Amino acid sequence: MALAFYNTLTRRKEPFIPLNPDCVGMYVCGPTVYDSAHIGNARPIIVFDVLYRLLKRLYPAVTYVRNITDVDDKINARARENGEPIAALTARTTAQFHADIAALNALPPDVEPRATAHIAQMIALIESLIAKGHAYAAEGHVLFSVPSMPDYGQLSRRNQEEMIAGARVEVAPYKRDPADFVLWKPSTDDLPGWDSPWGRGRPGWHIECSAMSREYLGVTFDIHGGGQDLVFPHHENEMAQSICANGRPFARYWLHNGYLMVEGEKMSKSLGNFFTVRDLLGQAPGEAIRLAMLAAHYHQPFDWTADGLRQARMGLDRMYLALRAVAGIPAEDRDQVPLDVMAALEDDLNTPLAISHLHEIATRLNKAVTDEEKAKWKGALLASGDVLGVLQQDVEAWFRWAPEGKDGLSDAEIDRLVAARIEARQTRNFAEADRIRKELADQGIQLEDGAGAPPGGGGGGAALRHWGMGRRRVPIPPHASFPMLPTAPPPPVRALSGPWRQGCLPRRQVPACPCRP
RNA sequence: GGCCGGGUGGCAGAGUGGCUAUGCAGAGGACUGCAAAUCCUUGUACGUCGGUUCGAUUCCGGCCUCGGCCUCCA
Repeated sequence: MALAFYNTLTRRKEPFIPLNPDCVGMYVCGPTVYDSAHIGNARPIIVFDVLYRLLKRLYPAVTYVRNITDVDDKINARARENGEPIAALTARTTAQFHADIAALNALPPDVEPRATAHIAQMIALIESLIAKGHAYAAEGHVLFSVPSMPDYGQLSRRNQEEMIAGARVEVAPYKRDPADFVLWKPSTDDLPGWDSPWGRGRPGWHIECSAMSREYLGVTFDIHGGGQDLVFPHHENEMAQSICANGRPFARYWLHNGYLMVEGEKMSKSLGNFFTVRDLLGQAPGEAIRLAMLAAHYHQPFDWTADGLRQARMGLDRMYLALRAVAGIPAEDRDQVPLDVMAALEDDLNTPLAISHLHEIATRLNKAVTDEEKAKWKGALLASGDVLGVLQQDVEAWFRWAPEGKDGLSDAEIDRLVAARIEARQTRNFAEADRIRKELADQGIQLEDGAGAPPGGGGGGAALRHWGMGRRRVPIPPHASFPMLPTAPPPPVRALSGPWRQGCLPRRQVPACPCRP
């Protein structure tokens, strides 16, 4: 099946034909670094990470650019509240963002440019817009002239009358047209600012993405992604700026993930259903959070629930159990993603369908009798996990996950109890055996009696052996107690899988790629 | 008000003009000292009213309902 996406620009699902099949370019709006990432922020990160993984399998090279917005009035306001220097706030928040999403198995983008490192490019873009009659300076501001672009509004499908009718903000006096938006605004001495032809100031919200996408992907590139809430005004304006400045088309495929709700309600701090990624990482493994997020199609609205997280975790339990049962058998075709999984993902990133195929593969793996079959389905499951970004960890590590501060019994204690239970079973003292099992269960250790020898040797009597340490499952608290473990400290995040680039790379360090200008 | 996207079985969630989604939960069975896990079998679906059609959950229209966005900011 050919790769196809629902393109917001055309409101249709279209076959994906890259500008240059040797290198696909992809830009996704990244975070404004003033606060911890919440689950609403995590959705585009995870969705477009799957897209990135998919594209990397389909094309020889992909350049994935995801910006860091480190100049913004929200940042200024937060720094003032905290009494913290802006640079410290943005650096701290950026580092936490990286750690959080690495725990969700999000791969680092190829380029992660910071807005403050691209002010010169933004100024150049604005000058070009002024020169072409698409922007004007007024009272220290520079504004984009919406009437100068007859096609304005194509992405969000709205016309200017509608926007004026719906405007809920007073129109600034320096605007020639109510729809005009800010490219550059003046900064007072206490605010971040850069010298410009229009005096000391700072960029408007939209211009950074126009400048940075052009810098790293060229004026016309393949895919632009982001949350649906960015379609208007951010992406509409970004597109307008870029098209008017460059005189050429901008992004060719616009992909937007649906909005996110929590337990059926809009997420908000006032409703008490606001969760950061870090909160959730204290309650469930990152992969469970990731799979929960992928359980719905990216384009659909997503309702984040404690039960959904629990089900995702159980689903991964099932897959990891299937893998554990074939731990001693090498996987075959480890890198070959099964066709049905690929077909699902190529069809506009249908992750729920892909996940259903993972379950089917797990079933086949469980049913496999011969080593050949086991090797084949093990490889199929692992390869499928790779493209979705799950099943990435050691099987035993998965089952030993525990929330921070809830380590419970030590391995030595568990071994002692397991040995005592084996002895009780051998003497047919089942009451004692069950008591010990319950004791372990109360500590989150689930013992399973298997017929085979435990991995790594050792073990008990015939037909009375246990496997490994048993499964460590710490139950997620029930629905009603959501938010869960609100005071749990942040968990340690695993080592980053690759070097995160600090800020903007000098151009020469960007991976050589034909799609760059 | 305008634009956009939803409403599928107990739950989550795909998909399709007529043929099993998948997982969890439920029921029965195999296995087990008992469990757990695993495997087998199995039940309950497509908001509403019309239209098109031999036939619609699937296409079209109305309605009801849920939600997002409607700028220079917060």
